[in-house]
Amino acid sequence: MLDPKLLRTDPETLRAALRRRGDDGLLDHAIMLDSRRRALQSRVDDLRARRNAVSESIGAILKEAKGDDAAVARAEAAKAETRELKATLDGLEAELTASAGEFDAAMLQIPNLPHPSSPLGSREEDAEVVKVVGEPPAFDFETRDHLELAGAGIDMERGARTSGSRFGYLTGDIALLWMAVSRYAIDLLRAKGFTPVNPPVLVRREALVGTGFLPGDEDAIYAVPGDGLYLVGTSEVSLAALHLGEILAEEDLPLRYCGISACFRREAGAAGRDTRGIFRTHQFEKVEMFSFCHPERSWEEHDWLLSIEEEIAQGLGFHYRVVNIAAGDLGSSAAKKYDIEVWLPGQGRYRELTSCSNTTDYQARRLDCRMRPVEGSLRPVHTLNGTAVTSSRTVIGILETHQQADGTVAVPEALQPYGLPAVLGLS
RNA sequence: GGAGAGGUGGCCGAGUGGUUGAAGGCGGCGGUCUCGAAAACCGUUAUGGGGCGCAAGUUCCAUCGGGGGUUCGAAUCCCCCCCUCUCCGCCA
Repeated sequence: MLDPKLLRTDPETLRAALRRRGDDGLLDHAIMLDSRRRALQSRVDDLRARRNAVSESIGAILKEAKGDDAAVARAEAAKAETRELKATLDGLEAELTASAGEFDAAMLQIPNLPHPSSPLGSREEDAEVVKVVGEPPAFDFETRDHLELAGAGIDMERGARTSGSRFGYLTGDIALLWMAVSRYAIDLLRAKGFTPVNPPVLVRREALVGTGFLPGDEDAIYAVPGDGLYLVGTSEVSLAALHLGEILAEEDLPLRYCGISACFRREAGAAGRDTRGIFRTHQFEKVEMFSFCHPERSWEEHDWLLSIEEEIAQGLGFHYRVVNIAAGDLGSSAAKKYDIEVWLPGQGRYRELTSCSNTTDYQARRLDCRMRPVEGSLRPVHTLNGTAVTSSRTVIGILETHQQADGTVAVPEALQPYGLPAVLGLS
């Protein structure tokens, strides 16, 4: 959520920033609702002040003049006045509640302001290539894609039989490969001070509203209506909600967590896209970085999280590039987002491997997560998130990058300490 | 699933209808004392919103898990919901 005060103090800056996203539609509406809300608030407050004053006088009258008929009569007259005030107030308060509700609803739909360095545009191709690292691996044989390489290790047919399309079984060496990858990432993050967390994956609506996924992405999210819960698409949601409604001490920041969890995505708008293998599935596992950060240090933190993602990509021997996502292609909560796109020999192109966002104070406001500074008053923290590794795309990257002529896969050295042979003889 | 107890400020904890936004303690901040520190003592210390003000500030409103209700007036009484704890039952 944006700082509501900015609607009054600096609407033109807001408008300019939102236009870079191509999404300033709700701004004027919100500004109008805000002034309506405030006008009502004033009237209601004045009436309440009057009611409170009269009401207090009743107490004083009754206390001092027990049995005095004149005093009792004055008290009764005062009661009659407050009853009248109450009738007026009831109507106005209902209007105020409705008006405030409309305002909140509008504010919840306005996305975060993009950072000036987010490129213009609204499509994936509008992203700016920040850097390219390494060279595409060269093969002197016909390359295979991850599904061919994995053989029985990735079983989409049986996955579909059990759960439908876009579900798969990871078995044998592929299951172990994921465990090795995740443990590699967790150890690396732990050494950098992240606290490992195994979070809830079924969450209340508030957690999704707080992270900016709702309202808006209901099509993308699995709901369990009977219990009023939702399955998270990323542990970002549960990790962000970890400090929902809390006040953090300045000296405790940044608080860094790595979430280890399953992720669930309905992939509603993606029918027919990336249907082969485990590139785009309804369920996968992910190790996610999340940081509650001092508001003045979030841009360094963003760069640092990206550098960790790169360290992991390099540790796994990937050829990749880093792109800066266009303003109009950011999710609603990100001010700036870097993706790492890994070169997949099986597809012959760069594909999104990880994502790293600075949501500035946008989520923190919605989550009501604030910092108590050593000096000054409370202010929202900044939150950031980034992918470490996933059981889908990181695993695909390893299989396709390190494939060999005979269809086996050379395990990157970094993973070998985690219970894997040097070569996976899969298919 | 059944029965009971409870949710109060950064934290602990008092408070069953009328200056209670809320005693007391801890913690924090400022000060006295000290070469300095500790201790002791004194003072201070909630959040959100509206109005006025360039600002410091000032004033009003709201907030005692959340939402309704009773009342002139609710932390306090009633109803619903959420959560925590204890016991019983069931079960991975």
